[in-house]
Amino acid sequence: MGGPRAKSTIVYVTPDGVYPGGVTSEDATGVRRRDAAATRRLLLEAARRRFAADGYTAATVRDIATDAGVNVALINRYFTSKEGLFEACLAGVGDELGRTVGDVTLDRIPHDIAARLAGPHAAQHRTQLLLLLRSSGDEKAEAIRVEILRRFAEKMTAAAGLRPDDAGILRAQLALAASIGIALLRASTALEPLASAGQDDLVGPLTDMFTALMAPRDA
Amino acid sequence: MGGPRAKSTIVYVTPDGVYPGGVTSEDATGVRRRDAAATRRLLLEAARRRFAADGYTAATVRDIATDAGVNVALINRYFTSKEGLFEACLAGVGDELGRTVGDVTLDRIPHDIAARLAGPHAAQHRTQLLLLLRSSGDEKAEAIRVEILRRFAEKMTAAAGLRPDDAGILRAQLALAASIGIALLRASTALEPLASAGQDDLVGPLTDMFTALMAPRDA
DNA sequence: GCGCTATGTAAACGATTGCTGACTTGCCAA
DNA sequence: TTGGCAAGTCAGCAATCGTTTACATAGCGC
Repeated sequence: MGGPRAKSTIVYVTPDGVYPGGVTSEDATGVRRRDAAATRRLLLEAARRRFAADGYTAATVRDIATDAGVNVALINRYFTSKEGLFEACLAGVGDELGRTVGDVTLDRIPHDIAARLAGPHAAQHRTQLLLLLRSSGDEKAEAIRVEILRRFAEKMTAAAGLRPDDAGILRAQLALAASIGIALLRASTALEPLASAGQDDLVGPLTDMFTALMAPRDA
Repeated sequence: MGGPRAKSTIVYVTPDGVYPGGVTSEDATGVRRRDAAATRRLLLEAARRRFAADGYTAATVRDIATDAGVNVALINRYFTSKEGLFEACLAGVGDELGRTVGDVTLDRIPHDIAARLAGPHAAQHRTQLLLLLRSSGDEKAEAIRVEILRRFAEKMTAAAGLRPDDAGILRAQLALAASIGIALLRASTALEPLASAGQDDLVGPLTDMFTALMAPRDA
């Protein structure tokens, strides 16, 4: 009690009927109905899912807006265009990846990737990975994506103790490409046993694969 | 002379002007102008390229028809719909893959894949691989694709001498997914050095990767 | 309380999409 | 030579796309 604002059930009454508040941009906590930051967030979340799942072209702004529970026109208001929204999604993923992918060591990479592919938060991580290969044809978006991938591979190169020359970076990029390919095939087809393999099933093969690919070698 | 038909320059004269014949479905040899089989072939080739490069949704029937030098309406005549054309492309790739991917052995797989990714006919092979993960949302197309992938992985399992149980097949499918991922990232981004790595650069890492992933193991 | 501005809504715009029907026209058989 | 039919052309359909515009309204400063 004592809050400055009574948080009783909010209800909108319109000529078309009565429906509960929060359909548009309400936080789960019930605070604030007209909040630009919150709507932006909702749009970004919905867009990320749609772009990752359907691809840039197949994902329509109307679908995204509906998923977010937001009016379509707000996409253009907050992100200028569909491409702007896509770029914002990519930038967001870049930030998260930069923060969450801390300093890893080679022996933890397979387990880490297996967790990203089939772990408890696989859905989010898979969305992140898939976004990285969804192309919009837009130059700016393309540049952002390449930069994210480049940095990601760079980190893996360092983590694996590979020499930071072309050969070493190539190996890290191959590992990254392989991971994304696995994520994509798991997500987009019903290919068994790959599609429903659990984390435990993946760790073994992935360990073999990544250690062979990225274990530092001399000469 | 004495040919049954004078093959002089063919010219169409229409109310809109005069333009040379063969714009539509003429073979390079100059034979036959109105040939349903040839037009089908041209459409399939163009569609395969477009679908692989741009994805199902982004590839428009008008683009495909223009690439093929053929009237748009013929797509619907010969393939019923855009989805029908896509299914026909997938089926074609399935046939080719079934024929060209003969009996391989484990030690030749890395070199073989490296050749497909960066060899002399990389463009065709890459188109084949990319088509396998382009989704149309159509159920029938989805079924065709999964079947192709399933068979492909099955062949790799046998070639590698892996046990045909879930664990073995999973490893083959992982190798397949990794290959496709590499192909996709090479094709869709300017990520260096991966994007322009040659066949020689790829054989080494791929060999490490695939032997570790697919070398038969006991216990 | 009042008015201004940020936020959200509704409706429509032109462009583009896949597709169709009515039509020409080349080509082979009789 | 000439019908008949397959092959190809053309114009336009309805639907959907991304986007814009004009309008309502909530919420905060005064």
